[in-house]
Amino acid sequence: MIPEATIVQRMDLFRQRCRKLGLACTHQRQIIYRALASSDSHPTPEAVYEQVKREIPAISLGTVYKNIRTFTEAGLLREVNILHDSLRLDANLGNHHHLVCTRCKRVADVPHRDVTPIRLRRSLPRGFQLERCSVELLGICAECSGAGN
Amino acid sequence: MIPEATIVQRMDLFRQRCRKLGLACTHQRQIIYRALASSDSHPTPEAVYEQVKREIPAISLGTVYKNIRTFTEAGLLREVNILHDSLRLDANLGNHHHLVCTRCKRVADVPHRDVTPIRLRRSLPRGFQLERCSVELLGICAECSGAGN
DNA sequence: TGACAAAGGAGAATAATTCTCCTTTAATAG
DNA sequence: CTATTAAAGGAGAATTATTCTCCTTTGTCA
Repeated sequence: MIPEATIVQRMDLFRQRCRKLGLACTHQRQIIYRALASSDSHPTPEAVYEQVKREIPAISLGTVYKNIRTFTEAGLLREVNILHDSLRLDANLGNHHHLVCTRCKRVADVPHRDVTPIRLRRSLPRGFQLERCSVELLGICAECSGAGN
Repeated sequence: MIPEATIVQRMDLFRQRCRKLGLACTHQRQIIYRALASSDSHPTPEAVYEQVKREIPAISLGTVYKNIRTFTEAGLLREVNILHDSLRLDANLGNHHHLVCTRCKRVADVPHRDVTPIRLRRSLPRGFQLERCSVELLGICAECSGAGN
């Protein structure tokens, strides 16, 4: 559950940013963003669509996708899984981490020993069986930033 | 580049595991697995297919997908992006980590302060601009393990 | 309030992945 | 070493997730 105050705060930020970016603050956009801002379940676009339909039954799935993309590009939203476009495989079964370029989606291995050990300061939810923990170092690779792009 | 010795070692493990699991060690499977075991670029199924086609031009893309899945289920392979099936969104722009159930794909937030700070013991490749680093705590959630499943 | 660019809706198009169904092959018992 | 058979492979259809196109509607700002 997200506290009401946080939602209000996020909606305010949303409207401000829309203003700054010259994005029209349409009814649809506000409802879509509120669906996202009031969820902590990291919903899929489809789930957002279902939620939004309760308020705007005529909403189009395409509109939801289009705005999710717009919001993400504007930095109003984050993708939990940057590499979701297509499956990426790893035959290295040892413990290691990943360096990920958010632009070109290249992934490089980072040996386990190159990162300080991860420890938890609070126990995990009851019953969760932790198997491994992997660090994603996200940024822009030399090629991508070098390209002036 | 993966050292030849590592590739050989991985191929041995592969054949042993196939034996144990009752998986036929077909020509196609060996070539597919070798393509994976000799790459450190975390290829997509499509890329594996292209690679394998050099040796087996008649290979079918379906076969590549089928085996990638088989290998993954057998623990011979890992998915870099467990959540690749579909986009997952996050309107929480603050620094935080994720607890991910590898079975049901549920994602929960873990506050930044609940994990010891991540520090690098070796510098990143030249020119890589680190933006943030996020920890994925992977395991099985209470519901999924409770289900006896 | 009107003009216009930006946004929305419907559905087609594309991309990634899985499925179906028939043929071929690896494993193994004799 | 061969015959049997279940498992695996191939081709292409089907499904799912996502994007695009094209026309209509609506915020925004003068």
